[in-house]
Amino acid sequence: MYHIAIRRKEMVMLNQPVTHSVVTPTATVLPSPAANPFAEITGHAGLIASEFSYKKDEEIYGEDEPAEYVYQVISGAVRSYKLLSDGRRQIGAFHLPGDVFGLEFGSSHRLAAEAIIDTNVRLVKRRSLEQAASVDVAVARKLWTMTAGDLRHAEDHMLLLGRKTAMERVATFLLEMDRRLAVAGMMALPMCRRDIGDYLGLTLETVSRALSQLHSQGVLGFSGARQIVLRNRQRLRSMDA
Amino acid sequence: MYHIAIRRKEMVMLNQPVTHSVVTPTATVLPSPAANPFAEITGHAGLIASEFSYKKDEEIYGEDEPAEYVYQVISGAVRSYKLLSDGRRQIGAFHLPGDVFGLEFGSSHRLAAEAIIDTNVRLVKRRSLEQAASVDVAVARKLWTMTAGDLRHAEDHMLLLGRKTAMERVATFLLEMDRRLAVAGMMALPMCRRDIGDYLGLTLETVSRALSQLHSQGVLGFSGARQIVLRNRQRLRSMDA
DNA sequence: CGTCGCTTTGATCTAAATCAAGTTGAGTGG
DNA sequence: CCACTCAACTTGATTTAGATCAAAGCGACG
Repeated sequence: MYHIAIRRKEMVMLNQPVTHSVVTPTATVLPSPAANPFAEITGHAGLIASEFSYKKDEEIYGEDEPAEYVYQVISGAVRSYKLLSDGRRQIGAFHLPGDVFGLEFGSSHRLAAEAIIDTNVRLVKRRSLEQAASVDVAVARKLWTMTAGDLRHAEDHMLLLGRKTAMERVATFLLEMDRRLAVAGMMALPMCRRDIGDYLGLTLETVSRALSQLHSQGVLGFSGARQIVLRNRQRLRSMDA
Repeated sequence: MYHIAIRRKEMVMLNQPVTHSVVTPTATVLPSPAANPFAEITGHAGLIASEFSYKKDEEIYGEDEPAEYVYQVISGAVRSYKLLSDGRRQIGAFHLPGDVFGLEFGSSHRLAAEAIIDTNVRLVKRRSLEQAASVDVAVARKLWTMTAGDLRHAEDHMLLLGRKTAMERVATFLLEMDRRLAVAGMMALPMCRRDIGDYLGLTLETVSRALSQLHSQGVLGFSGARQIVLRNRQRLRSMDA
């Protein structure tokens, strides 16, 4: 899987033409170019960006695999995670359209990444970014910015994982997703209950029970298990600890 | 407390002379200058570094407080943490001699910091670091390196907090402390059981029970509750998940 | 319109939390 | 130098939040 993915990626890199075509249900398009860190960097340093597609559940890179590329989600969704030897999984982050992921300071990826649904990404060679950063302080600063953003998220998530109750975790998750992917007050979650559980350090059953409880309290509404509308954000904020 | 600390710090900044004198029990001195990121930066960019002392349990800065300085532990130990409104605490990291802490990309501290024991720190103005980074790519790169190091730690810690058992967490903690502060095969922990629990997402009782169990299994030895010698690192590694 | 993966819901179990005493030992003052 | 004190630590008893085990629903897709 890993080798196949890499090989295909390099083919795309060699002969520039690009593959993306699929538009998935939950796929939203990139935000405005102003908010696009890749555009900022490529514009500044003239880097070559390619595009690539991954099917649902396809591996993008593995943990400890050499970090050859940096990615940006164009459409779809990605999970970054670590595994223990017996299969226990901790998802560190979900990457949604516009998000950059796979940026490493060192030479290898610290977490694995998989497409949650069919996903299109833009990618640039890590080496070329490093090169650009070594001559252009603005690029170097941008790389630092992105790593610092990831760190801030991880710090917040440590508090959640170490000290929040199940209901608080789910409330935090809903507010995060509402902020990041709600359109017209509704969010279309790309991930299943197991993914949510592995992100929140819970089981899928506990996630489901918390959502059911919030539903019965009128805090949220469903149209299908993954289409959620928040009916009382203030109430949810008071629950997120 | 905050205002007093800041005021005292600024006095030191104005009239260069320095205060450090206390040498605490567990205090070890800085590693070799080569491994000293502050020296690397100050040497490169001619920044002014001052020194300062904090008593046991003294606040160094609060969560969301403006990030005016970046710190390096000279001797002693520091805890960085977040609190929930009801007092639940998650310690994100322990900072030991040589470690840099309090480096933020944004304008404020994301976690609070307190001295665990009497502690001496070196500090530089954040603004002057930023300034140096804007003209010198090597400094910019160093700042990125340090943030990336913090991120790596946080990613590992999310896995621990979300998915490891109590015994696995304690085993991981012991191996981390062994690596970072063991001298002659023995470690002198600066922090109490509650701090360890708040770092590992456990209660102090659970930490104590895990340590007792490891003791009774001969995996570690005590000379006083905070002086620990690992007698079977391999066994511990097999327990850390 | 049937099937299979995802989700919900229920019953039971358990790891860790909480509650509750003791014990220890480092630091203090006599 | 010793003894006293108090915070830190250990250990035991009990509770509980969330995990695990188990069965139905449901709904999207072929």
